[in-house]
Amino acid sequence: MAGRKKVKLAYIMNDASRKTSYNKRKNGFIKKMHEINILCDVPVCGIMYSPYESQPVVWPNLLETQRLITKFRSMPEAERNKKMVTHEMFLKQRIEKEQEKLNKLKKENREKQIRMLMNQCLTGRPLIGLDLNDLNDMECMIKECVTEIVAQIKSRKEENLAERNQTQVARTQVLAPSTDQNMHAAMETQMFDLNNMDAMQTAPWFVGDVSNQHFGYVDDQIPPL
Amino acid sequence: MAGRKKVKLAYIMNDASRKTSYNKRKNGFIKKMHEINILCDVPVCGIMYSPYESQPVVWPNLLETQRLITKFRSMPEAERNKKMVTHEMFLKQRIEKEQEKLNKLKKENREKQIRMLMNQCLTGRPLIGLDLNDLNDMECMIKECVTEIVAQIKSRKEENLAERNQTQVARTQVLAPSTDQNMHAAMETQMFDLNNMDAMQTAPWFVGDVSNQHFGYVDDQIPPL
DNA sequence: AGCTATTGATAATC
DNA sequence: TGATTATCAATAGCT
Repeated sequence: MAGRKKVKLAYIMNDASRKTSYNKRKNGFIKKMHEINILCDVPVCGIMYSPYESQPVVWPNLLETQRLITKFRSMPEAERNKKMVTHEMFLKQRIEKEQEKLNKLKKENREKQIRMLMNQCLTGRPLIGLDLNDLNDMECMIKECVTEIVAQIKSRKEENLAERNQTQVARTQVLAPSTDQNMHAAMETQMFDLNNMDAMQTAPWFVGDVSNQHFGYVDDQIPPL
Repeated sequence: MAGRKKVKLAYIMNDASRKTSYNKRKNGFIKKMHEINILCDVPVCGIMYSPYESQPVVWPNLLETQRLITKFRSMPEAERNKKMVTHEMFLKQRIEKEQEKLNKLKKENREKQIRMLMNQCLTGRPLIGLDLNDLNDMECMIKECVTEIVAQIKSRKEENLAERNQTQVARTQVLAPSTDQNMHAAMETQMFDLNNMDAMQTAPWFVGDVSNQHFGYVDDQIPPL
């Protein structure tokens, strides 16, 4: 009945929620320390000073905590600062990671957009009114597809050469690949006679009743990448 | 393709796995500290000394860590020990929790067993060969069911009294409740004429072709609980 | 305090 | 080392 929402990493304004959250997370935190300690046999300690408890949380106990901090302080300063994980470093890394994630998502989004646009074109939308950026990206994507196909063909041709005995390769007929799935499936299928690579350049990428609009590059020379 | 297994809380023997686990958990651990700090505005610090790193992990930084431990040491001893969370306390609580969980599961298991047995009885298994414990638990469970039913009837009868105008209550016919679902559904349905509670005690709990075996208590006086 | 739907963490694997 | 994914684990919002 009651799930959970995605929580933003920010100070929880509601007092009750904040306290509840603290208590739950305190337990989770201690459990994590315990697990690292047991699973990896690594000495760990932690301290928390909450306004919700009259006493601080010291884990696993004061002695161990003091032992660890003393051990740390007794190191030469140069050693200490070499690989030490500080708040600042952590934040930096975190921002970097989020940035990367965002970029990846953006890229994926853009790719989907272009895919959609391409499909529209394949089903009759004229290229005339399109945005220049979109056209550029579409060109880029198509080039990539073609490169992939060429590579595929090359590798399969080599395979074929290896087993010359069966020169007779079935010619697969290509039907209107009007959806992403079809496009993809078609690309992964043996679309062409492997012994006649040139055929590819005039292959029927699209067969349908929208022949008034042909699809970029298909009839042109494939640019070398 | 690759999921994860449930991991036992014990020293990881495999060196590579242990190191990997440590590195992942270190990051998770630090993230947790950061979250508690931000979400609840509670000062936190932590130290880890792993054999996998030349330097220890001190979070958020040495100064804050020292500040917290100093603050702690400056408290009167009595205060310190009052509510301090130590390793031992944590373990004790943990064991308690696991114990409770286990008991709950055991109880649920037992209940399912008895339910199954009861269904077997309802479909013809003679009571003669049954284990005494099973019989006892079955009796207990049936009593509980009956109590619930009585309570239901009572509350509905009161409801009915409230709206006396419609004294005409439909009489629902009960068909063989041979499965858990049926049993349950039947119990939640108006099985009896609410104005004739006594009818319940001779109600046809089971109607079928296994009438050579009637089901405990059904025809007997319901014991008061 | 106990429950459940979700999010989050992470063991395995590549 | 880093990415991926199937699972397990933590926990936010309710009651």
